[in-house]
Amino acid sequence: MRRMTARPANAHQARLLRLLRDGGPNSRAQLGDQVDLSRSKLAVEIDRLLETGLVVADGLAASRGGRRSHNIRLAPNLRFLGVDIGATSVDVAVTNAELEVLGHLNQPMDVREGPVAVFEQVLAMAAKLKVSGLAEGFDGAGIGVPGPVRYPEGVPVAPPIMPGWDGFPVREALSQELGCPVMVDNDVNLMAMGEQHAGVARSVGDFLCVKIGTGIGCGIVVGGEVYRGTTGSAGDIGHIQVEADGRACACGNKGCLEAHFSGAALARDAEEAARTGQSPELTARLEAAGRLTAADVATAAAAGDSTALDLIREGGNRVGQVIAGLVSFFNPGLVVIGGGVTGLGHTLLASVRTQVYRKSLPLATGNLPIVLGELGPTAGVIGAARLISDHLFSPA
Amino acid sequence: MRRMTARPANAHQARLLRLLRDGGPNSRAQLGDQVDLSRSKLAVEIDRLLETGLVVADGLAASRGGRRSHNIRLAPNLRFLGVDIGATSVDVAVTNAELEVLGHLNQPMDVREGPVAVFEQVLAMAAKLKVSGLAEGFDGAGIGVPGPVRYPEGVPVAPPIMPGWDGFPVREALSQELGCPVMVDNDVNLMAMGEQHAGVARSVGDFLCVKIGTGIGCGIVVGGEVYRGTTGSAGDIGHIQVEADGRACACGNKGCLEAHFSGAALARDAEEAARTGQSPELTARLEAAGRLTAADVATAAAAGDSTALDLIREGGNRVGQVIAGLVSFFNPGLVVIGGGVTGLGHTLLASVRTQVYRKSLPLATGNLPIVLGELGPTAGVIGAARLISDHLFSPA
DNA sequence: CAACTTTCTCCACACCCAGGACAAAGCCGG
DNA sequence: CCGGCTTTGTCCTGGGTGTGGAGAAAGTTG
Repeated sequence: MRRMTARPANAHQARLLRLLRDGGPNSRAQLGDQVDLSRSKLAVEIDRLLETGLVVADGLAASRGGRRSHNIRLAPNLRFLGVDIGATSVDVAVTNAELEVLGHLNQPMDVREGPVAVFEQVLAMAAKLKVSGLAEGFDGAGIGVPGPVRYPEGVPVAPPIMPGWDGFPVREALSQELGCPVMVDNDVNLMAMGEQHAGVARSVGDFLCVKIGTGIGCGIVVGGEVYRGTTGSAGDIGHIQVEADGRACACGNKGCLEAHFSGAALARDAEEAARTGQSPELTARLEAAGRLTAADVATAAAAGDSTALDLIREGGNRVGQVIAGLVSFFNPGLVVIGGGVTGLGHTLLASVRTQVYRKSLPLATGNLPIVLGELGPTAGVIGAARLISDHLFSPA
Repeated sequence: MRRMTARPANAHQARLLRLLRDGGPNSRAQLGDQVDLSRSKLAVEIDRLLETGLVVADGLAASRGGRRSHNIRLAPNLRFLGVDIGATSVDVAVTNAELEVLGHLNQPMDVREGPVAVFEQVLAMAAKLKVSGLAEGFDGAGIGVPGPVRYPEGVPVAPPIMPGWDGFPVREALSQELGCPVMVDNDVNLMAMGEQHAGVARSVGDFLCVKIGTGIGCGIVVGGEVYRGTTGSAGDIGHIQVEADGRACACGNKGCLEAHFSGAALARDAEEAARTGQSPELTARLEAAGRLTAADVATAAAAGDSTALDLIREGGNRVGQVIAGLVSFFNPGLVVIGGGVTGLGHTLLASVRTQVYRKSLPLATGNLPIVLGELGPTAGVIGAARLISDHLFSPA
């Protein structure tokens, strides 16, 4: 079938499309309440949108005490593809225009295999979602990669954990393959956008989203918009020094946050503890599986293993220390913590909170919630869908 | 005489006023090149601005190969008052509409004397500038205070070093006294705006401006706009921890940046060094003056005193360590260092640079200039003038 | 079933603004 | 000094945009 070709012709139409995306189906009258346009003008713009096929009529709305209004919704056949490439796995999801996830696949995969192999996998997963009847084609795709991206062009730049991706034209290539518009961003930024759209960060203008996975990154949202920095590397907090003469890090420095706490560091510490016999729980798991991951630490902690709990607490203190500094500097309205280690849950959260509330000034922490992300692995793909929808729902 | 009452009626007029403010007198044709409006429309808007008296005709421009164009400039009698209240002194300046400083006064003064006493002083200084013939009245005033401000209302909130100012309606009160519009902001933000307007940060969209005076603060500029945070305390980096179990700070914590390096800390360290006889140079100065300031350390260092140099280097390392973290996080296009300690000059700058370039990732530091502010004490007052002019040169 | 409310459409009018025609002013080469 | 050429400024027309009112359509409430 033919996919979406139209784009909003002006800012009003773009505004309306975003309202429908974020608020779901809506009556014409309700839309009118939100946009501050005359009824005549509003009718004209909606009619034009109906003509383009981007929105469709959808029956009558409930009465608000008088004549019933006609409902309007985004075209139900619109489909976005959200791709979240992590260090060790890939998530691919299909959403409708309201960014509801209709289907979601996850597959282990090492980014270091390079863009070609990864793309093959992604395309196979997208095809699988297609044949399962969820989509007949894609109107746009968003994709997140675990490293800095030169944003407008959609090209990774000097990504530390993605050898072979440097300068690879991700946007261009994927757009070719899928035959639809594509936008590329850092995976952490997408997580932030996801939580902003459908998670804990709704209605917060300025917030930080700390993602602790294989590495550590931080999405920065200023005035509702993701801030990417001058060269696209903003939020790269994994290599902030937390210990004067600490552990050696892959980046060449010593004492980096990532070297002391992250999914990878936690796994190493756990294996170490298991080998030296500090924790029977972990030792047993190591013998069973041959190696340990952050998830093993989480289950051990849930079972009350004190070594595991200590590891988490110490890590939380480290991250909390850095976040405390960022809170003083950035004065956000919310801090979201997510990523693979969300399983560590409230033990982690508690020590982060302790550090932040103790080490930042009262004015900045006074009304500052520090919470876990509520979308888990879907945050990234929803954020990816939102990335491309923001792009498509803006005046051409 | 009657002061400016008119305000730009629309975004086009606001745009033109700002172009004239930032670019000085300009021909109609040159303005046309910059605004992308039809000649007819441009002529209409300029005529309206001429009617309001905000701009005036100013003779003929040089020919660009054809008919000579008419010059336009902002009304030469417009006057802004820039006020920069520091912890230990007050700066007051008058500027024209192009934000050129026409007169500048500086007076030692302790903010802790409270808003009433300080205002008396400020008004006296403003009156002095007035009678010297520089202004017949003020069309607007910007004022910076050394603490967090709830921005839209212009009210200090919980300022640590300004007891008695908490909740004082600075904007309202000063507006009453001066009879003109007033805007209030943090002094660090004003310094950033000053350097952006007339200093080293021209044409940089995202940058940080670290001000090291009695305390330490950081102005954050995102996309050309000052970022103030959720509660107006963004940039408050003085209490970021730099040493795990470091010096006790007035805020109640240990190891804060400000406790280890700032104008106040440096003076204490210098006095300590003088008393223990580590530096004959400093000892002599202490005996002569009874106490030491950062300026004494600067002159001692300039004279080659190794103790003074060590103090500066150590301080630079501390600040550099924090800035390195901020650079990783924020990925700015420029870092400006200013404030009272600018006198420490290149010794300080060198150690800051060393730390940042060593501890931040290459992608973020690759093309990152770290420079001293070039406006010195006028940065604050120019920033203050710009604050109010931004306000007045925006659509009503 | 009548009065009131809400929603939607239609239409007249004002305003905005681009772009062309044209006049004014200045440059340059002969 | 004169005639083309360029640049600048003004005037005018026509299309597009958006407001607000009138009134019809559709429902609700008592």
